Amino acid sequence: MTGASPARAAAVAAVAEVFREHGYAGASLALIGARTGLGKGSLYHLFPGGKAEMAQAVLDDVEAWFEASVFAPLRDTADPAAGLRTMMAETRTYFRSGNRMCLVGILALTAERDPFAGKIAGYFSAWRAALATALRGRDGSEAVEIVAEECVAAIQGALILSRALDEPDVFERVLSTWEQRLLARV
Amino acid sequence: MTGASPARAAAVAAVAEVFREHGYAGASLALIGARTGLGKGSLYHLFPGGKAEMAQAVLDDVEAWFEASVFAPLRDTADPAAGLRTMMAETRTYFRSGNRMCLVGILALTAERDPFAGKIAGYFSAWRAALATALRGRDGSEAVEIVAEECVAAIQGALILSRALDEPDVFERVLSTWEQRLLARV
DNA sequence: GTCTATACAGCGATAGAC
DNA sequence: GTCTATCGCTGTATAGAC
Repeated sequence: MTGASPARAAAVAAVAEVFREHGYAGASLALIGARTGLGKGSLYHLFPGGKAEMAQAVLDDVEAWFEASVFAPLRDTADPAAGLRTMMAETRTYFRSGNRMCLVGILALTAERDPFAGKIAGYFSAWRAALATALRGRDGSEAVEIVAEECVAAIQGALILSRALDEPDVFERVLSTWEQRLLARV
Repeated sequence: MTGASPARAAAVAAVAEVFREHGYAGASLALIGARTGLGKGSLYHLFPGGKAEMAQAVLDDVEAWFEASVFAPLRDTADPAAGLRTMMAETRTYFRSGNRMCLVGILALTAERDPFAGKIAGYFSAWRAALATALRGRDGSEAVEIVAEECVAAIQGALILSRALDEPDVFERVLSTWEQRLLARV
């Protein structure tokens, strides 16, 4: 069921980077064409629905990352600490230590995001839920949901602040702080 | 030195809302014209430099909010707890309980942000520094800088997550949590 | 499947009447 | 100071050759 052609898969990865750096509105087909190395004809062949379909495709594409780097590790209830450490390490790598924006967060800020809103909310909601489940191990309190959503928010905010200040270290510090905070709870 | 005409001040406020909702790239002159109620001629009369000058103007405009709602309260070293409470309350109001995005954060994500990067970094840096100073009162540890930047990041991330999930309560919860966390330190 | 050529709507910006 | 009209360009999207 991987279905998609290699050409499309490569294009999706390139398109995602353009969205990350320029946002949805700022990602022109000219920029996308330059980044993918494809002409408009090829782009519309791969994505008949145009830019909106590209956004759907990049959102579908991050599912694989979430599953491998977030959901699967956190599902290991036998060793929640290891799962949390893996999630944090993968997150640090994925966002290039704060030099790469979050695609889902970027698309959440798009004014014409209605067609994507469901997927966007779905990812963040699932992230929060998976984190809460991992934390619920020994900590029976209700507060785990709130801690989990605070952690997800902290990661998003750290990316914004790192970029705004041009200080990738901000991202590193926030991630380290949260790793300790989460590990202290399991 | 308030200098600017009332017409320009009103336009700046309206332009800021368009940037908040559509981002810099997505804020077309048509949208800006509709929101301000001004034609292109008037807009270019008020902002000869076009959209870039509008962005500079809206960034200059938030200075007043920062001074009144963040810097001034936090400068009151006699009662840091009151200052923190005021800052949090003003922040809650300003972001309409999570329904209004952060203009500075939005502009930080713009690809063509180089002309604004200094002001953007300046606001976040000053916010972090002011918060750290307020926390340094009784807590002599070095960690206050890290706590302060984590708080600013948390606010930014809470706005993103609230919008992505369409759950303004996320913003309220994160703000409440941080208010308690900061007050416990002074 | 990828390209070039093109349609045409919308973009930011300017000119000039009032 | 605000408007309408218009410029030149770029935007997304399509058509059709190869």
